[in-house]
Amino acid sequence: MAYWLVKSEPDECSIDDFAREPQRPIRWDGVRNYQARNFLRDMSVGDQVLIYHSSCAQVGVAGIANVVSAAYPDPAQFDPDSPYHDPKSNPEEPRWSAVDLCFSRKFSAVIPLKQIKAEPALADMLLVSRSRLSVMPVSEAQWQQIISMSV
DNA sequence: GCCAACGTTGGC
DNA sequence: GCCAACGTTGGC
Repeated sequence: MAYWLVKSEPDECSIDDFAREPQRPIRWDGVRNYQARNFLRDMSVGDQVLIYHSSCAQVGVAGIANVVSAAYPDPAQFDPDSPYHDPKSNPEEPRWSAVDLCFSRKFSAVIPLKQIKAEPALADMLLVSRSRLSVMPVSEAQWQQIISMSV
């Protein structure tokens, strides 16, 4: 079992969207960065995923989801009406992947990015050290640290 | 809205 | 293959 973090603008998809229908899988699609895509492809059913809210009033980690479907071709890349349409992607060899996530837990307060940055044990977390990466692995030690900061 | 970081594109 | 131009992400 592995640990991950994914970023989302809560206007697009927030922890509340997961919590509203906890049994319903949500497709994590629209990832259009190769490094992030490769991490998506490394996800396995049962892996745990921190849901991070970006570009909003309360930037930080909002809760946990788990992987219920491993990577499969992201349908949006072939949909001309989708903002994620990629005319250069070939159905024989799809360029982009998606996974399905289900709700696990909502923290009663978002763990602020500021607090994460202030924690020395998290200094080498990719969230802090690598900007603009929207899907990333989290080490077990980092995971435990984050969980210990949640309420 | 500003701007730093940084991935992608395309000319050469 | 290099690199400048450009576009996007995302914190503030």
